[in-house]
Amino acid sequence: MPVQVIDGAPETLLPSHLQKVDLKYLQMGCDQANKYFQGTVILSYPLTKLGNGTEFFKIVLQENSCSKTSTINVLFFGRLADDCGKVVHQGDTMVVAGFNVAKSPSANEDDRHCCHLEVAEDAGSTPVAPKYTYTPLNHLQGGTIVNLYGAVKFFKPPYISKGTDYCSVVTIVDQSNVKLTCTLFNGNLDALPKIYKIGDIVRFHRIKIREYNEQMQGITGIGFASLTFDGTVGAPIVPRTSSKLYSFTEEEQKTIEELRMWAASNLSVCGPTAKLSGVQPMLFFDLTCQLVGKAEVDGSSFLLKVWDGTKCPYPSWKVLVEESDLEGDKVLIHRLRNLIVDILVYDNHVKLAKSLKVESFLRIYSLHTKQASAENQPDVSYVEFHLHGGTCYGRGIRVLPENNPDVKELKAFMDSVNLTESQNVESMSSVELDVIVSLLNSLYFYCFTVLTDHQHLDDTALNTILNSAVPQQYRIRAKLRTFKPQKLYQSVKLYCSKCNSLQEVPDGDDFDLILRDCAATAPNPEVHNSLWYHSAVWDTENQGQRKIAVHFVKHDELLQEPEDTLIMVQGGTLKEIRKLSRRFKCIIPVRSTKEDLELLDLSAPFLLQGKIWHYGCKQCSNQKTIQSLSSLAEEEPSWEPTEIARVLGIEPLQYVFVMKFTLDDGTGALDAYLFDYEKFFQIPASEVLTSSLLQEKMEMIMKILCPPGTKLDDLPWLECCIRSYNVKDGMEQQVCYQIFDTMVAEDVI
DNA sequence: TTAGGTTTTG
Repeated sequence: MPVQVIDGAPETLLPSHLQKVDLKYLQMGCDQANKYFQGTVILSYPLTKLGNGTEFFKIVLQENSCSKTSTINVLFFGRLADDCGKVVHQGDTMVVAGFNVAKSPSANEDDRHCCHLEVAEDAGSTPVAPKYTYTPLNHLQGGTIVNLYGAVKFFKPPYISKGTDYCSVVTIVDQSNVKLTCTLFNGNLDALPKIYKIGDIVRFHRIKIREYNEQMQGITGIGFASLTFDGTVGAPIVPRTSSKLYSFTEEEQKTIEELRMWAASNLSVCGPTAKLSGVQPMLFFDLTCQLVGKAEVDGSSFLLKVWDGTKCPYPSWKVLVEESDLEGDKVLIHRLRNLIVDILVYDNHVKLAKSLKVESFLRIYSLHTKQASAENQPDVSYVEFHLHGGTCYGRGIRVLPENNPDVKELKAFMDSVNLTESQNVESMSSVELDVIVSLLNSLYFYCFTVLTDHQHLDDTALNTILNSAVPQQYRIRAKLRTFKPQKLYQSVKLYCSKCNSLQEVPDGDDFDLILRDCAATAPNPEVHNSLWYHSAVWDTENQGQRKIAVHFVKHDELLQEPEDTLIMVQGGTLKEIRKLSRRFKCIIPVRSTKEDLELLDLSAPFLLQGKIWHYGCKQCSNQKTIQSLSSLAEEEPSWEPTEIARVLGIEPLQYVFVMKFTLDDGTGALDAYLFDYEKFFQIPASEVLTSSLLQEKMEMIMKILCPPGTKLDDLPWLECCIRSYNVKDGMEQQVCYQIFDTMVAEDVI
């Protein structure tokens, strides 16, 4: 006869001739045919096979008395072992009859009864275990041990308690609309319910009910076991459990379906989940993500680098750590740098965070996004991600298994992410940048800029400079608290050294308009071909009457190779001129009058050399005829822009960086202007607007000199030469400062 | 034993 699982007290099913035996009277040699033993399963071992292939199952039963030898080993053999192994659980009450009593070989070691019970089916044994009945939550009574079903209304993912165990707090509710908060402890994380979401359905076996603060409370006791199910209506009913052996009936499937339906309309399941792309500052939300890097920051905080395939719409902070402290695939971290966010976890979460495996999928509950801006750059704000200490509101971290539906969806999405789309702007990863800054910063005497002259000067404190007579030159050591403009391309201006005027760099659209205007007038054939240039005219297809004339400047009456040739172009579009500038050394856009070719208005560049457009000062230029160029053509022409400008009577404008640096050395702070053609950044101002590579390089340098989100104390030191000078502003005299003879240190570049 | 739901202030 197989194991019987019955409702209510198992002994009521027993034949009346059977007598209960006490462990203290149990001994070998006595007839056990009319005896039965009843106890609670306090331990069950995994089902195994003996050497001869017989199934074997061992449990420990505890008698409900307090004598010293109140526990006994019970061994099951054959099919009975198999049956018992499937239904018997720790904490169950069990009745065994038809057993043999034999000497326990392990009595000396396990301190249990000196005999053990052997039960095999052929001996007519009929062990019985109680069938599970489930108590509705409105029928709970203190001091009982019950089995429950419920939908999860609230939960704290397992966290390391202050004692020896993991703890998880779970509030469940059922159709009676009564809720029960359960405090579950276990030294084994896997033994706690695997709840991932509000709305999951749980089944608890053998949970203790007691009263606390005038409310019922559930708490783990001996033999507690749980199953967790996805709460989605219609989802497959697959229990999440660490136990390989558990009972599960069709009737229970029905219970789950009913609870799912009930919860769907009675429980607000829509938790605050969000993708990184939907992050809002000042928000608590649950993030499902993959861990790509982790690092210890200090004793009370730990860094997790995660991504979810989407891009956070705000700049997010980067937490500074030593490269050697960062665990994770550096290449991957670099590749994902624009999608990764840094999360700092604090206090009680640190220990769990440390144990997380890189590459694992996580759900981080009640993650806090906080908007902040740096002390030194108040106009630049960024988002910080914090998992604060404590477990309020279910704050915590849970590892999701690979087969979790949300993880599957996340993986599929991550696989489809096109990384090139998100890798704009920065050419260097923030990790690399952070490493450079932290390494160099750790050297107290390291300066991120160096002097190109005046090394003999001693450092002067900024407060001394502020109180000194003007003009003077100084050597200083200070930190770059902030700078303007923050958009670096805005720092490039055009400067006339003759009238000292500064102007914005015209953009391509202005030039395009001028070119279109010129193209409206057809080239005059009378001015084509001369002693010093050869002309060619092309018709444009499908563009009405537009003609393009190109005048190739000759040397010694001969044409030169295109890469050495200056051409004058009339009627071309911006696109065509750009194309020609890739092939020919120099281009001068022209138009034709009745008598001659002439330069365009000085709002347009007078000369294009590769990607560099040269402009002239409208105020200081005194334009000469285009014929003046012939004098240059006679010589061996090198087509230097300054020479071309000179013969054409143009005062050339120079590209410069103009920036305002707020410097602070602790004694005082002052604004100093940086006025630089190329020397300071080692980047020509004339090329930066047309080179994304140079823009990225400049951006990186500024990030190193003035890392966003860094406190003044942690900013790197700069060494500079500055000069003070007076500026007249109407009647007022103003003192200004300018950086000179200084450049960014080579290590930084 | 631990925690016993109800957001840190980094």
